[in-house]
Amino acid sequence: MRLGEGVEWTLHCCLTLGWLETDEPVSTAKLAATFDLPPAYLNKRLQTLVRAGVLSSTPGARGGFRLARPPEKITLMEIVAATEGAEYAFRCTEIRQKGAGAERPAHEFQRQCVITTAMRKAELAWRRELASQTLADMLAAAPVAAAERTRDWFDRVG
Amino acid sequence: MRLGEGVEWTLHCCLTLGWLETDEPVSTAKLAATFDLPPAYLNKRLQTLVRAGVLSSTPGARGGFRLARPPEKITLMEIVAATEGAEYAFRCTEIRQKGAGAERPAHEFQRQCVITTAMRKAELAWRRELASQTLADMLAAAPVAAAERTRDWFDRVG
DNA sequence: CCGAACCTGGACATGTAATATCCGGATTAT
DNA sequence: ATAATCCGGATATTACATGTCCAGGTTCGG
Ligand code: SF4
Ligand code: SF4
Repeated sequence: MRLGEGVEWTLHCCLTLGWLETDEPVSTAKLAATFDLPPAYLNKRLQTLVRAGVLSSTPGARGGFRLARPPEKITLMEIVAATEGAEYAFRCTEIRQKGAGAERPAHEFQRQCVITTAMRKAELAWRRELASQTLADMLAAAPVAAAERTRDWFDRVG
Repeated sequence: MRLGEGVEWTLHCCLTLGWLETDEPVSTAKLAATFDLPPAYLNKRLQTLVRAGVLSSTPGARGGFRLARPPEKITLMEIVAATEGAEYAFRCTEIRQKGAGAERPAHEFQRQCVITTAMRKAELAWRRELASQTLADMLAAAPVAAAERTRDWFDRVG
């Protein structure tokens, strides 16, 4: 099991947007330069965050992205779900109904089996943990120097 | 993020081996037939469980697989980690050290950043949940009819 | 002792999803 | 008007999971 790199990218971008206390939107190009990422593809991931309501975008010259809400109202779960999809990591393909189970009537399989129950329980614990942490929490936990350096860098590259 | 189908396969196989209270090893061919899975590939996944110490195998005619330990001593975490790998789902590629961070000395990045900390915390909750559930728990939670049907089927196919 | 039924592991083929690039269209500041 | 920027479809590339095949070893039963 592996989370896509996009998650790392979008989390970093949200953190960066939180550190820059400006109201100005930040363009894909600048964010991509900040982390040395492919601009076109990063833009796609940012778009998904816009659709998910985490970011808001302004088109046109001097346009870009900004947080759609204050950081206290953005959970890590939202960011992760937006970039990685909201589906469960464990997806049952009902193999119990194949082979030995194929001879039995379908109504026997209505109830969710113990495997799905167990896996889902674990996944809910994961989600609960991510939902309990907000972007504001991360901003507060990070060393202040990191925020300052980010602001400095964005000042310099204009 | 998505768990491979192998997890579903191996969990089902372990459950099946737990239901058959026999001491006889069960061959890959029988397990594959039970769930209509590709035998050669299923065998590979079972081999990884053997290496992980979850199953034990006996070669030769009338050989096959059996649980290496009583079900009370086998956690879901072991089975999942064995088939899916023990690495973390979120893997940091240190993009903070690229772009804006490239100009700064490496020693500034020794400490784990807030993103990794947060993601790891969630993942540990997931693992803890999986580690807290044993194969015996699942065997007990499943309806007795399921166990009986499994035994019946294995009796019939010999 | 022989052959059939098994596991083991390497090499290879296939399929699918994530990553990455490209482009034409729409919107906005200067 | 021009340049900067977001939007999203089409397409290419890459990585990885899935799947097949085969050439070894074991063990059982005759
Ligand atoms: S029995 Fe459970 S794990 Fe297996 S296929 Fe059905 S729902 Fe999925
Ligand atoms: S800053 Fe954190 S999330 Fe980003 S690359 Fe480094 S460890 Fe990973």
